[in-house]
Amino acid sequence: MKHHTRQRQAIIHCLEQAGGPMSPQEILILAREKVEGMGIATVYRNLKLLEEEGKVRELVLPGEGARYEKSGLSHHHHFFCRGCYKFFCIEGCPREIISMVPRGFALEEHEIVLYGRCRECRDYRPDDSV
Amino acid sequence: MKHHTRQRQAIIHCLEQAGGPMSPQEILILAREKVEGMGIATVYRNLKLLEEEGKVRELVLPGEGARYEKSGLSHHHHFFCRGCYKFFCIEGCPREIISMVPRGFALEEHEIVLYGRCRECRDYRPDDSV
DNA sequence: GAAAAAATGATAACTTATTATCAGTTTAAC
DNA sequence: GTTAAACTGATAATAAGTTATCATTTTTTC
Repeated sequence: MKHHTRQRQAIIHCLEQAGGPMSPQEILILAREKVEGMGIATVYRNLKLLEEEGKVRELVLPGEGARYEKSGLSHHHHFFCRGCYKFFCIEGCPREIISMVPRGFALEEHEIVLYGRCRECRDYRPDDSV
Repeated sequence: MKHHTRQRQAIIHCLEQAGGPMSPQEILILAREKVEGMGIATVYRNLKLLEEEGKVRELVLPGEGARYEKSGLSHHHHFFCRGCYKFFCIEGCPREIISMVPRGFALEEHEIVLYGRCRECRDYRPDDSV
């Protein structure tokens, strides 16, 4: 990576504005507001480059494929909204997690994902939903 | 589902013996010890049938594709071993989770996954590992 | 502005997990 | 044992996400 491009800047901007980790598709849609006609391959290419540079972190969360967030954020977890299919970063981390580790097991990391509905989606449900 | 088959019994047996949710591949390998030559399609077919009957539950956990565990287990979480790539059920659940929900969000479910190394894999690392 | 390097968009190719197809086999009821 | 329905194994097909290819465009350096 040597050149600055409008596309790359738009992707970085998306991730900086984001309230949570984003999928490549989400990034594409948002970044297209700045760079009309941007292609999905460009998103993947740049996410990979940014990840190699340590500017972006790939998260593996349940279902929904990989998500990306800018690196350097303090320890946090995520809330997944089943209405809009977005992830939100949330604060806090229960200390009790340590006591859940089975005897003899070595804990390296942990992931907590809450599922439910965000503020906007809480009261709205489309007619065809169960 | 009307007939009892050796294949189906083997799959159920696997899930009952399991210490954690299993992938279709893991089930296949284990079930083949009882039914030589069993095919992967049979595993998928039966998991789906058992799920429809409510005997088995599909879990969506980070990475690694879907896992299955028998239903009716009490609330619990999982530990993923990076040595043997297996999931283990673990006890306990931090109450603090509720305090992590952003104001106005509705919590429906949650998932906690611990990552690290199980007792067997803790001290063993293959030469080629990082 | 010209030239070289880097990046892009479109799309084909690839991956991995899962599902469908189908001829042959097994099960359950008689 | 016969028969019909259910099931199986092998494998082709599918689906979704990601990566590779390549002609063209953009960026940087001079």
